[in-house]
Amino acid sequence: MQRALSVSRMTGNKSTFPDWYQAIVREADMAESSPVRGSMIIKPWGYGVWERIQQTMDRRIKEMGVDNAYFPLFIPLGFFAKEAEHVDGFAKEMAVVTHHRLKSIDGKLQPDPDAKLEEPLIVRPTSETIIGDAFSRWVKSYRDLPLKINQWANVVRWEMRTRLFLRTSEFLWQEGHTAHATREDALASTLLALEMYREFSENVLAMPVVAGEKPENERFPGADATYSIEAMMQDGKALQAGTSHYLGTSFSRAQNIRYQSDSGEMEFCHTSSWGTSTRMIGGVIMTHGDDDGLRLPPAIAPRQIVIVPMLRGKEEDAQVLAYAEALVKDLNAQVALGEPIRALLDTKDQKSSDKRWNWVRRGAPVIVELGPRDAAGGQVSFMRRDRLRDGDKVKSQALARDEFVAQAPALLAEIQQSLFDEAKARLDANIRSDLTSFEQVAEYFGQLSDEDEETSAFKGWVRAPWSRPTGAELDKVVERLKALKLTLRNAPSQQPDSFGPCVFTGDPGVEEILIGRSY
RNA sequence: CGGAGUGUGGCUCAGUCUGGUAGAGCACCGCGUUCGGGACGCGGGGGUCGCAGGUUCGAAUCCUGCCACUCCGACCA
Repeated sequence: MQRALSVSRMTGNKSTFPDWYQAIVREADMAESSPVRGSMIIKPWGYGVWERIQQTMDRRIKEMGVDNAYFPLFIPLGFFAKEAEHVDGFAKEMAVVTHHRLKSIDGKLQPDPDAKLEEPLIVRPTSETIIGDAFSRWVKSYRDLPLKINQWANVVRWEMRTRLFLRTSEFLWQEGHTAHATREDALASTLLALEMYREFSENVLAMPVVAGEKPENERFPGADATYSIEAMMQDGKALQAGTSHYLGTSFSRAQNIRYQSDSGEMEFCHTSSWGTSTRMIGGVIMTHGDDDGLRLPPAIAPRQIVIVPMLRGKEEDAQVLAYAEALVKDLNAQVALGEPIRALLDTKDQKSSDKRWNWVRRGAPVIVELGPRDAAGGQVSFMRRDRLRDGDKVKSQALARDEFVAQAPALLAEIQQSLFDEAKARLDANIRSDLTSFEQVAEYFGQLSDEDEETSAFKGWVRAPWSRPTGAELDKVVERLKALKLTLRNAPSQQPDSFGPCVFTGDPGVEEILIGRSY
């Protein structure tokens, strides 16, 4: 079968899936690596996806009563020292600014020794500390609460190993920060953000996830509780696609975020923070991509319907173009998935067959090909990117022009749904929940033959009861899993009423937890 | 930062063992033939072979050092 990508995701040796991923990022025109180690250049098509994510999520954030603001990129070093666990968690991956001027010394441009900063500045890895500092000044009275702020920003974490979108030194994200009078209120806010992420991920990204609470060892540095949404990639690994933290009063104590209650007492605020990043784009690629390239859910596709006119340098070209222009105009006047349709007439001076395949690789949800015959017959030939092929052949279908225009919103909604359904079926089919002991779990994941390993054996996740051990006992569990390259993902929010014994300790189970390999 | 591997036009790679001064396919440009469709022919542009030293009459090729990237590990959104 002819493929659009040079690399197939499911055949060959174990390095195939990463190779396939990189091929998509490149061939779908999403991003490329930059001269700066670990940092990427997000190209227009990839950034267009990010803009769609921003716009649709920002609306949801505002619906939660959260306002946008902007805080500095640089954070004084001293701010981190205030919260011990927090600084420990990030110390090893901080970019530090120590000078404010360059000087040519011996013909070499270097930091001017006379321009050393009194106190080094950290390029934010996350903004709890500097936002908390502002909160401490903004909150005086219980009447100021709850305080709910979000910012869209870039952050820097000096990671050892980077992969485009999934883990880069600099990445784009949103971070929400809230302060509340009570634990209940802050926890409710934490869970509201988590639910927003779940709904966004499933309805906008068409990426099914499991929302739940992270075990103690996976908590955000300094948090009382961390929640996540976990998505299953096509190689069976888990991708943490969003996190929400209940920070208790540890950050407000460290930063003196206090309010006077209605009874006149000074009380510490309970705070929360939550974030999602450009990593979600990596998740979309690994959830929906196929051997022909990317498949974008219509809700985040920068262009939902792309029209490729079949031009051959003949007189009839003018008619085809006029026909296509009128079609784009009518499509863009329609509303799909709650917004005006984003249709594009691709007039680039390029062979139409090349244009078609470029849009296939980029994942445009609907690709329309219009030739003289369509123009003359008043019809529209198109292909759905979610169901591109019938066997090895590309599946093209035709509709009367007006019918196509009228059905376009429903078509896009259907593609959105079908991508979700496909991914949801895969997720559901690949969570084993019938294993009752660690030995069984180990056997399921661990005894992969060399052959399995080489064909990227798809194992998915295991969902099993556990006793929620803490401290040293939890560390032991984590170690045993680590030997199998496994991690605890989260304890899903939806839990049954009763539990079998813990697969790790044999003690009575108190909840079910997801186990799997992860990114 | 530990282990393994790879750096040759935009992309995928051959050439490296056995030194003689750079190739293929795709992409790009031109002309022509095709064309409901990832076509073909002819012609063409583009590379100081990751960087810096060394050996040699001569280095993509041998030696030394460095850098970057990929995969595995540790760390993480």
